[in-house]
Amino acid sequence: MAKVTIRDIARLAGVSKSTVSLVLNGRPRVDPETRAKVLQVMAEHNYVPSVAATALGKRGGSPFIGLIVPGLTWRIVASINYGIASVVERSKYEIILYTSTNDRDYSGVVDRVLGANLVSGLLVVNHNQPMEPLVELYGAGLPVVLINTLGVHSDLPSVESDSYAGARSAVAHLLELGHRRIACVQGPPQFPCCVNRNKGYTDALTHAGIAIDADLIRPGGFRPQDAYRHTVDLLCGPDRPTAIFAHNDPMAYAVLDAVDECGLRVPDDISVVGFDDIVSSAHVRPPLTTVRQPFEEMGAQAAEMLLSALSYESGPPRHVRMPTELAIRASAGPVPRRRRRVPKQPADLHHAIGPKLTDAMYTSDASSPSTGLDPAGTLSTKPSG
Amino acid sequence: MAKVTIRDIARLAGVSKSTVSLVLNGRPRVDPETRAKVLQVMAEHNYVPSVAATALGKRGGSPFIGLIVPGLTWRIVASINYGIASVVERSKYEIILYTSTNDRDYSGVVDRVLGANLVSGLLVVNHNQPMEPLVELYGAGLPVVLINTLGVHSDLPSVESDSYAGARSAVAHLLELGHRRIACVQGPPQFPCCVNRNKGYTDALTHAGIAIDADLIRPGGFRPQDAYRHTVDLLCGPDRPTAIFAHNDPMAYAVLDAVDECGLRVPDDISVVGFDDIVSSAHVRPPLTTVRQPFEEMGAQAAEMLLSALSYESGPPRHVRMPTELAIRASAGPVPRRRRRVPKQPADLHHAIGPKLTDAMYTSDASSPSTGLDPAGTLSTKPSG
DNA sequence: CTGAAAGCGCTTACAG
DNA sequence: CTGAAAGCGCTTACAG
Repeated sequence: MAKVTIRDIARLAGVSKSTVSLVLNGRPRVDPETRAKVLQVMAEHNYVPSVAATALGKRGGSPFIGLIVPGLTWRIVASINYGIASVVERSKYEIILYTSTNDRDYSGVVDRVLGANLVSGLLVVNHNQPMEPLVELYGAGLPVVLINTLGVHSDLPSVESDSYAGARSAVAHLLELGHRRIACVQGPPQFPCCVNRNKGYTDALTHAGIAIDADLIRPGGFRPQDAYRHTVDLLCGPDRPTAIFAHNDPMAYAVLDAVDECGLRVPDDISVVGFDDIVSSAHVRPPLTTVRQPFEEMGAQAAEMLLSALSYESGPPRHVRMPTELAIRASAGPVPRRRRRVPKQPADLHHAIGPKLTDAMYTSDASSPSTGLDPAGTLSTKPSG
Repeated sequence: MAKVTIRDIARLAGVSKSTVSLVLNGRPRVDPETRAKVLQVMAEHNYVPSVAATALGKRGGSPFIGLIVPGLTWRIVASINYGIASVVERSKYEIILYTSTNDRDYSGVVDRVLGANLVSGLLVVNHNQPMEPLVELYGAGLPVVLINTLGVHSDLPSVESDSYAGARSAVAHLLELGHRRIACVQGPPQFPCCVNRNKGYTDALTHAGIAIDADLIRPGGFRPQDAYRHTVDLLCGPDRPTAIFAHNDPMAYAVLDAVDECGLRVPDDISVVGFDDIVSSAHVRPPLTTVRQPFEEMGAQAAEMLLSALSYESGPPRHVRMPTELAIRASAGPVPRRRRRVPKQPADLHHAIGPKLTDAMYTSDASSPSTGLDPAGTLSTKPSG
């Protein structure tokens, strides 16, 4: 396993290191025969250039792309990453994985990226931190692409999905099914994606000639507890809605639970629509009708944007918005002909909600609000022993 | 953003590059005052050493750990990765992410790893490819740790979960609930994890004085279709079981579907237990009782093993088997007092199963058996201690 | 305890 | 078209 270097190849091919370097980099001015010889020797000896040396020699351009993700447990992030990897794999770049779970980690990550000149570009998934450090890096010439940004928007190149159109299609679907009283259980109102989802909701209603009823709009924080509470409240209140649109799938699950807890049935009494289409949404009962975000495609798109920024002179920042798609399943049905009374009023709401909230999905979603993400569980890195 | 180098720091601190390097590496023989001065200058200028140069200078040891994963979409892999990242983050290493989706990608990955001297160590998740390339790398001195290996087993250091104990606890739970006729819907019989799960099943029954009924053991391939088919067959057959243990959760979902399709109820008529505890298992209806594999902890454990192999002289390969835990939910209940007749026999099995199989979760989990496995036999070593 | 020097494996002008 | 030389930013013996 003695490492074979450029010097070895040069010697064995009877040329200089310079020449080997030229063929290595596919430069034009090399005699075809020489090139062939060198390539043959490289193949014979299974030569692969040292990445570190390559990076050092090329004063600048490293062969790495940094990928900052907020913790890999969120399934949405996993999908995005898959899209990214499928594109980067086909390039000469390698992915360096940074995970940040909070502000502190995040600044550490940026420090490392900043100082080490390690990466040529940066992909940032589900960013929900202060934007300044990234803007600074970008301003200093480091290509950056944001994917599915939460929180504040910026001028940095970005890939998002179309929250507005997605929400609008969800509500349009309910309208087609005959619903007129449609509630909206919202995520954090300061998040742009939620602003857009809410606008899609109100525009769809307005377009159908339905007045907006403020009582049907319930702001929250992507927390299933909130969704649960709002749902119980909506169902027990006067003139209850016949359909509920939730701003993400985990919240929609909480809506389903709340409807169940009140003794009503989905979709016979109440229709429910979510947003994201995380994998489990096809498997809850009833299977959830929801707005699919194209996470893999978003990752791939962002990777391609970054690669092209790395190879050509990059133009102005692009903001790509990808289309969503309505996944129609069983949780939304025709508006009920008659309204059943709420069979039971959850006597002890706290009790009813208690055990469910200890569940991994619920708790971690509550502690890490984001659009559509569905953390897999609480972390305990206790290896045992 | 002019990159500040070790030379700059040396000049500004009034010392030589050598000295800066010494404090950089925490070497002892440096005057405390000098050290303080250098550190201060580094802090003032936000100095971070170039990783490439560091790697080159240290003839050998690169600051990278390779992480080979079979595609990030599998939820299990996401959990494992999170555990890995949480440990590696705290070290001086960075993670380079390689994804392989098939044999071809895999050999490409190994080539890159092999040649470039890029990584100091390798973490391999859910390995299900020929083992030779990895054995060769390991033999050549590259530290490798396998996590949750599928397929064939090797002498390489590894972290698994305890399939045998997990299966045994699942069946013991059913026995406690009064069940006597317990079926087992298996994964691929050649996979060590399935061998162990089946052994846990048979040992639990034998220990309870129950004879093994070969008709209740149904081999398959981690494919939900098989689980579905077997379940229908078991339910419609004579002397049907009162409980079914499935070798992984997606198969358990298919069991739930099949029971539902036959008009029986879980857990009133049939109890169901799975294996894995993937996130959605808490959200199917009824919530699935299943054996939880500690994926995050497994990832963390493996990362720690690799780091220690990188810093100390590594001893003989260790094989760590981590304990599972039974997640008790609603899909398993007391054995029914009386046996209802099967209300309906699925008229067209093909039709019934068709649409479900097009679902993403089913197909991807079916084509990618993602479960833990045990070293066949006796390689057991207790987790670090 | 500290500095001068050589070297890691590559790239890049610069000559020829 | 090709080679000799200098340099990338760090580390590591080796002197002192």
